[in-house]
Amino acid sequence: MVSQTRLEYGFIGYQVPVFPRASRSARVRVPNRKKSGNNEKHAFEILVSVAGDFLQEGETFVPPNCKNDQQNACKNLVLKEQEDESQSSKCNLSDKETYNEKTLSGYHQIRTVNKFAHAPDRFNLKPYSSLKGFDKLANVSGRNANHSSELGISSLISGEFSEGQFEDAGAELSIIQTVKSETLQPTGSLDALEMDCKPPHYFCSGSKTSLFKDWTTLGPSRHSDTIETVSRDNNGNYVADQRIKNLSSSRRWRVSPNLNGGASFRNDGKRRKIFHDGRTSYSRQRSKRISPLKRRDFFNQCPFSGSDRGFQLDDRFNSAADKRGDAIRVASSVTSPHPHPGSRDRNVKLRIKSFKVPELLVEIPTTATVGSLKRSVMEAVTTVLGDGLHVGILLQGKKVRDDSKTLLQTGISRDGKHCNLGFMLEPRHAQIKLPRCLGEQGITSHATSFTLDPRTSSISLDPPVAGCINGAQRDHHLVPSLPNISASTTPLPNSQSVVSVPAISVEALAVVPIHHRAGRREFVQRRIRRPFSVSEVEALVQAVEKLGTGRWRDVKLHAFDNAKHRTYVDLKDKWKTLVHTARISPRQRRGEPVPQELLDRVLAVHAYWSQQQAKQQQLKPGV
DNA sequence: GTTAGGG
DNA sequence: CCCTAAC
Repeated sequence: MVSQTRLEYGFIGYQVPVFPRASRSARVRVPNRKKSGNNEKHAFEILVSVAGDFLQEGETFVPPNCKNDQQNACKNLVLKEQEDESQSSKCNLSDKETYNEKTLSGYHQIRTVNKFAHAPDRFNLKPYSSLKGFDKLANVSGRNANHSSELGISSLISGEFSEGQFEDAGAELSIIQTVKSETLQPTGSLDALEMDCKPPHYFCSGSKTSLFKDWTTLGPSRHSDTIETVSRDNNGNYVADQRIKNLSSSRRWRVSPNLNGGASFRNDGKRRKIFHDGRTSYSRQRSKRISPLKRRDFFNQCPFSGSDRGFQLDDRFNSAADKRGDAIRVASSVTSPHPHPGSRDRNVKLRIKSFKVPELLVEIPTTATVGSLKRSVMEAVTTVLGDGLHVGILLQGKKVRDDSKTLLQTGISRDGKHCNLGFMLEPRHAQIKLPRCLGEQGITSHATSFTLDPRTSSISLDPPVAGCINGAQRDHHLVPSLPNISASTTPLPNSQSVVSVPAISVEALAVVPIHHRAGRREFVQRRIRRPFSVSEVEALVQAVEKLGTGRWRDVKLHAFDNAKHRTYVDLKDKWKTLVHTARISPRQRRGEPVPQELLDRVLAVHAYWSQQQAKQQQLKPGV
């Protein structure tokens, strides 16, 4: 048998925190007083939207210990996963310290004031927090965690080597994102979502590669039910609609129509050039969909409280899920709500600990850069979560299809009675024609896989078998057929569609979800937000003092030549904002305070050079 | 490729 | 930070 070094990361079953700011869980307050309506659908679509937004906010994957070449880095990852696996039996999820010591030895941990500790820093999702709605986000990586709250995503990563020695060496991977805590300002709407904070979930290592064959939601936990109805007093513990700002509006995901069209990604922080079709309407479409919510405030208001329960994959659940063949799994149970007198019992609270998103397969050449791996994974994740999901509900194992039924009618709100309630993330676009793998993968394969073939430098995609997914009938989004990527150049074992990508453009490696917009679009990650430091501002001001405005390339060369991530456009923009900042009252300023002295210089310099420009303009006509 | 300005 | 017209 020929030994190959095909690295395949299967991101199988992400554990997605429902809400970034959630500390213990995300709670949805679903009024059931309406006799008819789409309460469930509405509430849980909101949940999904929010969950999706979380990942869409431009995080980037940061695989640690990948400073060597890609192959070694990946190998190390796999090896470490195995080490973890060997210790996983000792894992005591109920005890954070024990867990960390025994399971995460060798990995540093992120500790925050709320005592949140997350899984090893194998893969981190770093928010780039450049979006308006995420001004307060801060990157956290490794020990640099110094913020008051974090949220985590756990997911699986599998490393496979064809030699077999690493077969099934699945393990967890952690994705983190950090947000700043702010004070919760409760409002009084009962129709609002209620969101708590949830801790990151842990996957005990040792999870097998194919634990999640299906779209899965609501990760099962051995320590707490994924979902439970909670009926208790809401003393201002929920967030009103108007406090949830729409984050989507500030998000921009460029979309490109195909893979071969020439995406060119760069690692230096410069913008990636994307294809011909520059439409960016996706986020706005989404923002319409979720328009009632103002997510930013919502996120920010959610104080982080650090319950630290662990999370572990539940094999029983997953195997059961596999047997069922449904598109999406929910492992959750509903605890009986505690009846409350008065009007409270008209509401049922559902605590959704987390959602899982479908499998992602990222296969990437060993010669690819870490950056391209990050982007590939990121784009796969964001795309999957972007718009391709909606929520399904399982009650007692049966799918609740009638959106018009009230919870009461459905039986979700029965006081004192236990019921099993599950939520599923389902592909929104279910009517995808599959080129060829339908028969082979059957209905159990609903995952969207993104594969980059190292040998061919091709991108292959595991087409989701979305057509078989239950409950997707109600979604009548027009779903174009699969993108023209079925011309496989290298048939892969598992019938993946392959699209060829020029071998050179490793940086251009991108993943496109099949099921989402039929792969016609590609999400392009926004550059990470990197606020200017005071010293940078100082340098900028100094350079502009010397060179004047309007010579941004020179400014770049003079003062920021070694700052790869600062383009002259950035400097120009920064100057623009600096001028603005200098003009507004200090109270209105945000971010790291710029010394007034600098701002004064900004105004002076700006005035001076404006005057100079005016003079030039006056001289010109005479020339 | 740069600049300027709106988003 | 993104986008793009204009140069």
